[in-house]
Amino acid sequence: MKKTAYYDSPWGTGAVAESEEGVVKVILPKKTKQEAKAAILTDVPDAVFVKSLPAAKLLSLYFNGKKTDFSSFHLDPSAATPKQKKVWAETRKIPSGETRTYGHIAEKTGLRPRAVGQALKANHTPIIVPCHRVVAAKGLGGYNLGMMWKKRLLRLEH
DNA sequence: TCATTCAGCGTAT
DNA sequence: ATACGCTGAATGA
Repeated sequence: MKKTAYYDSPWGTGAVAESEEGVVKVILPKKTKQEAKAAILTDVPDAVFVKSLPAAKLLSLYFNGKKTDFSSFHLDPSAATPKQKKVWAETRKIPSGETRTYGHIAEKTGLRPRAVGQALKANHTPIIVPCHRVVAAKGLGGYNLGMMWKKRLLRLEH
C-alpha cells in the first residue's frame, strides 16, 4: 500500500508518495492543493493520503532554504532500469550548491552523455535525486519540469 | 526486430 | 548564432 502526503513551500503545495520499498514520486509545488492532489494521483493512483511523511517534512525545509540531507531516503526501484539507477545514484552524490556536467556523470557511469540526459529525464523523484545539479558542458542543458524550476532550484541552493 | 525520440558534445561555418 | 553529424538507451510498433 502506497502513502502520500503534502508539503508546503513558498511556491505552493507539493506532494510526495512512497511505497514499502521507498520513495516513488515527488511533485514540485503547485499553486493549489487541488492541483497537487491531481498531479500525485495521476502518477500514483492507488496512494492513500496520510497526515505527513518524513520526506514531506524534509522537502518543506528544503524549499524554505534550510540545509537538508536526503541521502538516507531509499528510492522505490521497481520503475527503474539498471542504467537509470546508476545515473541516479551518481547524481545523488553531488553536494548541495555544486553542479556536474552530463559528461562527468557519463564518465563515472560508463555511459554516453546523451544517455545520461535521458536517464535523468526519466527521474520521478526530483530534489531527492538532484537532477537540476547536472548541467551541459556549455549552458544549462534541459529540464523536464521547466527551465524555470532548474534555475530556481539552483538559486535556492546557491 | 526496426524506427523514433531525445535534458549532449564537438566541429565548422 | 546556427547547422551539421555522431551518439546510445528507452520505447512503441
